[in-house]
Amino acid sequence: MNSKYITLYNKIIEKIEQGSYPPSSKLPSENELMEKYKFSRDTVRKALNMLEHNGYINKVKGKGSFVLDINRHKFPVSGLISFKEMAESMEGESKTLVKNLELTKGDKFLRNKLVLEDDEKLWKVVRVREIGGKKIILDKDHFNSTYIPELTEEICRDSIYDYIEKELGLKIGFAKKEITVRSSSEEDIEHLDLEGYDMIVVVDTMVYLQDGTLFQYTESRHRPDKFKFVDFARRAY
Amino acid sequence: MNSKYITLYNKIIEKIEQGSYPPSSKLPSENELMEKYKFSRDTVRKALNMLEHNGYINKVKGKGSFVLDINRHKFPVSGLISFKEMAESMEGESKTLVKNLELTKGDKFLRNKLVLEDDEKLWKVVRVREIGGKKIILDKDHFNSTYIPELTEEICRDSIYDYIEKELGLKIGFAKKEITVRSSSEEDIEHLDLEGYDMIVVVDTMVYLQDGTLFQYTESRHRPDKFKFVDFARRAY
DNA sequence: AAGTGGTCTAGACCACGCG
DNA sequence: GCGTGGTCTAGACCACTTG
Repeated sequence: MNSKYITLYNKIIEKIEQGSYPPSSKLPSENELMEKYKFSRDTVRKALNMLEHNGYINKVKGKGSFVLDINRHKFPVSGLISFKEMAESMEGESKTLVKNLELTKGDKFLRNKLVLEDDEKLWKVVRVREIGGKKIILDKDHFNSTYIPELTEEICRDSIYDYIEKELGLKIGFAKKEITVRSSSEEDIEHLDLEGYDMIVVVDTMVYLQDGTLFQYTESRHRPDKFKFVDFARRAY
Repeated sequence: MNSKYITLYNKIIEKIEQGSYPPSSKLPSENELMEKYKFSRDTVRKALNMLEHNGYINKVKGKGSFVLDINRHKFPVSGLISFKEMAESMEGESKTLVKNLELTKGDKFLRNKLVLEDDEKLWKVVRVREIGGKKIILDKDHFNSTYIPELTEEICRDSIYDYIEKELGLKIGFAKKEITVRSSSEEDIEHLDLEGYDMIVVVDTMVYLQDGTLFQYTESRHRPDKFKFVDFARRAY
């Protein structure tokens, strides 16, 4: 189903994770990979460039491509981190509690954020994320209902993203995140096990579909001691 | 000096910022750009792909490339943000105070972080960043002295990066950042105007040269109310 | 000199959106 | 059907590292 270069990209990641290409080791050269897989050089280069931008390898002119070992972050690099992915990398059982689910007009702020027309509504979902018996994340999601006509408590308890991508067939394009720190609100105190912390890490996320339309705005509120964000970046030209 | 596609990339950014290509408008098609600049399609596509990955445009198959307007973040997208760049986007005068500058062996933790050989030393720089008369950031930089033989207080007050790149000719390759939130330390309280805040946002950064060698480890401590991190990410394949 | 990755080209075919 | 971007190919030349 996928293109050749994505197949090769995934194949090399697999080899890196299995240890066939250990950290600091040199990958086969572009010529060797062309030979091995019978791909053109451009196809091989596309795969290697993706690996480089995603922090798996480092390419050095005249020398070769080398496996990086900083990829210990289980998180996708600068990616869209879902609660499920995050829970897997942390200790203890995880659970999602749906506190609120409604189709509403929303207030001015939200309607403005989601760029809604007068006749459009939005889904408002409030969920508490629990890991190891502690309620540590409060997620307030808002979806443009034009793209998501139906939403149930069960879907919200499971994974909204699975539903959106697999059931509805919507394709995520890109996302913009803003991370700030604020004083905890009444709502935070009510829903979370703050254990004395009076500040909260707020991650505002705007998610866009592949055609560039905004369809989700989420405010994710994290207990500060359980928050961690990892970012890998290559130098902009 | 630069390659064709980087020239084109910069030219288009300029047009976007000038307003010649306003938000939501369609860029000339790949064919038109080929025609206009007499470049091959591949060269044009390289420039457009960079624009896409850096959050300037969105490409839609069958339709065209469209200018995004979420580029209001003055920060380079997921880039290496220097204090200078940050200060420019904030209100008030900015100043850098050098609190400490020494060539030292360092402790186990630091030597381990920087992967130092027994005979290598490191530069330790402690600086306080002041914006609008308030001391809000405490930067603790550590450089492998093999790559940076000399460092003066003046350089530290100005921009260490300018010195590293322009004077020494070292080329930055990539960086990994980790953002966490912790209780403020004695050192934070001593150096910063915390105004009652008892927590601090810690940004740990590892900076690597283009050949993959680690040469800098920095712990940057921010007053929580003055901290903001913006991240733009396209969906990983 | 040989091998490596970086840039550039010209051409082909495909999948998608739209009228 | 036409124009759009996405994939793939083959070949050329360059810049850099290493022996």
